[in-house]
Amino acid sequence: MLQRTMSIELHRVQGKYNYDRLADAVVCVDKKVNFYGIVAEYEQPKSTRGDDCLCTMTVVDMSYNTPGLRVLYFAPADQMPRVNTVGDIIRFHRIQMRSHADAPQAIGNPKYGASFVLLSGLEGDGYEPYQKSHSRYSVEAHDRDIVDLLRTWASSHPIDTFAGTNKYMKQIKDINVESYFDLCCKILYVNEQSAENSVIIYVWDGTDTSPACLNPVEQGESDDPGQDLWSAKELALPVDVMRSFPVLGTVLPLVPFDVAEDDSGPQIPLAGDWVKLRNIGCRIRKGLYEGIFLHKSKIGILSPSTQAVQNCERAYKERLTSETLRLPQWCPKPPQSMLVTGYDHVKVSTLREVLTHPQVTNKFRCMVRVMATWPTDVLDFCVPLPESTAGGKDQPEQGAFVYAVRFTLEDPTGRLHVFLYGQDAVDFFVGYPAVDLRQQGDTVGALKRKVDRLLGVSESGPSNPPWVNCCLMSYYLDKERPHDTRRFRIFGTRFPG
DNA sequence: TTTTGGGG
Repeated sequence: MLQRTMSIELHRVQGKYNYDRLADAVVCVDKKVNFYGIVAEYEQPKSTRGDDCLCTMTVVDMSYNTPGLRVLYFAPADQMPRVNTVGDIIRFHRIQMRSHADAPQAIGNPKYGASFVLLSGLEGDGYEPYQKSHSRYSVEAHDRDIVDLLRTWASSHPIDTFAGTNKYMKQIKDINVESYFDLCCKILYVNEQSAENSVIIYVWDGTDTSPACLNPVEQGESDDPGQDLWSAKELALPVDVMRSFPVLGTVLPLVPFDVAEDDSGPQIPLAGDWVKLRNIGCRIRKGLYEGIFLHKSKIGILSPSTQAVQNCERAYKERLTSETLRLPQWCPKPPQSMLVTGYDHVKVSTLREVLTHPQVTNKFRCMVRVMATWPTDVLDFCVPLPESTAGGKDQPEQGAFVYAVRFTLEDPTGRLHVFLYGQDAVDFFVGYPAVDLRQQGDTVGALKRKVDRLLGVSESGPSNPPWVNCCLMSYYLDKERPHDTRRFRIFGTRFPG
């Protein structure tokens, strides 16, 4: 009914311009046409190898709503259509119809006469464009009729029916370095402090990346694997920034995000926006996933009402409410741990919750993987007790040694250095008190077997640490500066066997 | 008038 009405309207043209329905436009290959469309997908402008920028979009109307018509618009950066929201209405004049890969497409270029106006797709929002490519434009009676028809139709056709998921779409939990993919995700943080003209954006969809291995090439490159490769700095965003993040789910950095500047400023997505990243890749650096924004990648806007966004938010809310779903998604269920704590009834916290806890001193239970130890050699796990506690210089106390070890812990939300020290370590290693390990070969062998199990060391292939639960306690070194001198240590955790 | 890029 509406289709017929629009058809009648379109052919009863009184104004200067004749507008085609999209179904009619797509058969006009190699001709220039005028049409109205609802923007179902829109990707931000990006630079090309040529002089112009390019932005792409998919437009639909009631005559042509699946899969819609792809539009490519070439123009200088300051003449790009800047679509506010999926669902807005765009009008093109003198846009060239073409065929590519057996599908119709429209190519617009103001150099060859193309123009556009953009206006809201909501009923009752008036007829004043919020952006126009030229200062002279007209909105006649029949333009208002077409806008009304499109708005009415769109109000009963949610945008999801236009821009659903596709075969390239992945969740963060399923990404791997072998393929390119699309991601529907929320921008949590935009770091503009990094290199000039480049920013790092941090994205999230509520799911957890799979455990990553260290790249053997990187291992070879590192001078000091224990200290450098497992640096906790890689994830060290300011605590107040991390505190604004959701407590579950991996936050994926996206690098490098090249910024196309123009007169209206750089086109950087804003924190809080949901976007569809198109055709991005990923890699593993220092054991952590990074998204890679390639020259073929694009960033598309998403309405928060989109089904894909709603699905992310619903799944995340469900994760929050369930003890089991809160656990890392790649951790076996029910969880098995070679470490035993005396606090298995205590709720499991993510490392992000640990890192952002408002109180400096607190206790937690975490489900983590032990990625590395420092020292790396078990032989160096015990050190002589400091003299002040070990007795006089002239009479060193027999066996006055103490464990002093640092573990690098990881879960999908973060990486954390924790200390295993003193009596907590004696309890942890069960049956192996601190000794001068250079004098105790049997103890060294037993400890090494335990540590290798903890690190998931295997004869063939890279280490794959198992998931373990452990108790952590935060404390400070300097009472005057508790936040700046906060440290973490393992307590109440045993490694029997 | 028709390069750029177009889900590589």
